[in-house]
Amino acid sequence: MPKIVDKEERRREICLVAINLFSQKGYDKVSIKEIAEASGIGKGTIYEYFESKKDILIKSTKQFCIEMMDNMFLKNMDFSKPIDAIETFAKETTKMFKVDNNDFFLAYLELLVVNLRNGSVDEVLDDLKYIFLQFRNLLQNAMEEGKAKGIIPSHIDTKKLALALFAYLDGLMLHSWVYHTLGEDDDFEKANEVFMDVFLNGLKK
Amino acid sequence: MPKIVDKEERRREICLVAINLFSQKGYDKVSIKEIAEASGIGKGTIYEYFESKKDILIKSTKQFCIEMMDNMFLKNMDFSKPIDAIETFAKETTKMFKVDNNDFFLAYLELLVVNLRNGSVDEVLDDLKYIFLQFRNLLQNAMEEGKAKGIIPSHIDTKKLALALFAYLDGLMLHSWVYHTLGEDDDFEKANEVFMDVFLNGLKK
Amino acid sequence: MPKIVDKEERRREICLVAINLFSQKGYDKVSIKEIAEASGIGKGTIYEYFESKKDILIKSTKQFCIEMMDNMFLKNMDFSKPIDAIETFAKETTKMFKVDNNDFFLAYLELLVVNLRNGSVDEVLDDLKYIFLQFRNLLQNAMEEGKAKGIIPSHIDTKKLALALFAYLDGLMLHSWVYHTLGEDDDFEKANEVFMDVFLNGLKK
Amino acid sequence: MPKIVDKEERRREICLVAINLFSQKGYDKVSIKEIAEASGIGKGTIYEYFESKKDILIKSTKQFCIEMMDNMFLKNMDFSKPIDAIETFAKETTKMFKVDNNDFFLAYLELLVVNLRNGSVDEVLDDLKYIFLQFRNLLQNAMEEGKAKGIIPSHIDTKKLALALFAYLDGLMLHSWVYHTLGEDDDFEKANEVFMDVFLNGLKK
DNA sequence: CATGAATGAGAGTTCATTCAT
DNA sequence: CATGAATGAACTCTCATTCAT
Repeated sequence: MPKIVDKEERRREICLVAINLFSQKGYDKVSIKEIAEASGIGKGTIYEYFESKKDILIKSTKQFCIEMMDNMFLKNMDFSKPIDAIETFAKETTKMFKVDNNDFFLAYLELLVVNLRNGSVDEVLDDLKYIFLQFRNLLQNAMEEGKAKGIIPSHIDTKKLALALFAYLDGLMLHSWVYHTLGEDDDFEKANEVFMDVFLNGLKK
Repeated sequence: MPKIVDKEERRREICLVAINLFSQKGYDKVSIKEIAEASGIGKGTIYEYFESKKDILIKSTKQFCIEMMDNMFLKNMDFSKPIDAIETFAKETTKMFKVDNNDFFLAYLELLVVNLRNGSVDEVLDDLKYIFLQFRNLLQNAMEEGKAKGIIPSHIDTKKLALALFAYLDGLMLHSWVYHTLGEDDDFEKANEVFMDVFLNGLKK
Repeated sequence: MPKIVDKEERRREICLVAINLFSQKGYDKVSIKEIAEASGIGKGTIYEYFESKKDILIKSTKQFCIEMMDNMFLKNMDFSKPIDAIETFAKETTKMFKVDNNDFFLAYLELLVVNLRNGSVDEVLDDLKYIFLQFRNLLQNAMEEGKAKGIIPSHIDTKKLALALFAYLDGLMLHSWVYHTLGEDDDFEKANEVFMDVFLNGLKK
Repeated sequence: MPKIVDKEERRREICLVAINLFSQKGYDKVSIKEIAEASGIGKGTIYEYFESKKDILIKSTKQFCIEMMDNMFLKNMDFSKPIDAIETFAKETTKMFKVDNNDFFLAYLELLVVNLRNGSVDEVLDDLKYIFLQFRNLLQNAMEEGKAKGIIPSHIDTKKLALALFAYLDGLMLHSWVYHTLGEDDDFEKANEVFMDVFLNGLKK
């Protein structure tokens, strides 16, 4: 069934176009016509691939989640050195969101907000949950490894700490975009380094 | 003599209603009719107070900025104990965003994103800049005070650190809302305590 | 009853303002608010003087008709020299519509068209009829006088000729405005002279 | 493949409907909904053919100008007999505006006035200019031919005379409509004959 | 009397969706 | 399959009119 593969691939392409437009203009300000034109297909043809505009959002979000997990640097992380792992994680995350990559964060933020605000379908919500848990677990595991190695004090609540650390990274990306858009660009990679120095210093007893 | 109305006060009330609706449904999904009805006035009457829907956004954002700065707990902070000040600041911020106060963060996020994405009027952008600078300066000043008191090492780049710390707080609020909406409520106040313990521990000496 | 006189006078003033606005922008494009502001009174006060927007049109048209007949040079015409009378009439008419007086013609045209198109009240229609008859009669009388004096051939149908001559004058004013507005100004006074020379030449004997 | 439609032809049809409505009620009193219904299509469909209401006016005016020039009897005029040509021209023009054809003149007047008053796009203004020049030239050429043939005195300013003669014809049409609408119908064809007799008599030395 | 705050009908316009081709 | 012509619901905004003050 080669046709189906093609269809699936086409849908993926349209999703990428849609995500890009959503992130730039906001979901509501993007019209079907616009997505169709940017995808190089006819307006009516969109409905061969998606049931509705909301369906584009759903499938795009799903797509985004999949690719986010796939492309993440996470899989290559070395947990034998937990502190380094955490530092690397933070560094890589902030690197992702330098000027040119604001698009990625905006897409992440828009898809997150639009899906959560209007109450999306369960499948999408589960994907989002999964991402949040995955990231937190990753950080938590690194911290637990640190505990096991005696680098990190055992009294620390690693779940809560991982929760906060992940939040910090998203906050950093949000502010990076805000400052950039306000024309007050600042060096967020450096800010992250300074912050992580203090944080990791505080973590190591 | 016509009916006497405090136009400015009325405008303020409508702004509060609008901000609330914007935060719940997103600016684009809120209709003028909706704002009018929620304000208990007629559709046409809105245009006695605002020039256009965009003008509602602008005036609402301005209102929000003013009230945010006014109502902030900041003014009562005691900088003679810088470390405590920072801790208090973080604690108060997270307290603001417990379940019931998610509205506030959502409003903040929506107004921020909508104004920045579409490129709002300069006056609004200046207000937003001011808020970001104000918060960062506050944290930076506390840190500098810590340096002066010999509590915080002098080599630390306080501007960058303050930048990151403020971002952390926004990230925490964002995640608090996300978790809550995903039905995965977690104790973000506690998470903040754990995180701040580590952070402040790393900051000292 | 001095109050009533005042009210009547005020109404007249508002009518003049309204006529001016109607002629510049067209009846439908002029709002009550605009008329009120240009008259230096409140929007609601307009309704102390007029029942409705249509009533402003009706009263304004009436006013216009009255003043048109009053101010007309007609009363001073000397019919003892019929040919001269006709020439003077045409000359005076065209003089009225040089650039600065286009306003007058536009008012005349707008009031005429709007009242006729929508079917105004009988009183107004009668006023308009009266004007058309009055002008035609004037010209017809001059021609009859010419016949009596043996200057104009007796076989000429003066009623039809007067009808056409009056129409010619309105056509000239219309075209004067059109050319002016198209930026193709031409000397319509001169054109009238040339035309009347031919016409009066044809009329004689 | 989608439904095949001759967009240009359809646009033309809608223009004809629009022109008709504009002439009857005035541009401002005609709603898009009305045009759509009279065209037998949905309100939204109008916007598949026109960008805006103003665009309908522009395209309708253009259409009107084109068809006016195309359908004009002018092309069949015989200039070898200039006096006859002028007489024929006037006769044909007045014939066009008998009761049933008032629509045509009203359309001409409304499109003229609305475009000129609000300052239309250059293209439309150029079309209108062209019509005025074309008609005047035609009459002027006939007169010049008359001069060359020795029928018309050489001292006559044919440009000015043609200007006035064309204006006369429009004036006649305007008055024909006014009288008709006022319920004072008169025989304007006859009036034109009488007038042209005098005029042409005056012209021939 | 004079006013302008309040209003909703209705305007022009957009757009997700349907469907004949 | 792919398309874009067709559509009406719903949007933002205007304005003649009313009426409490």
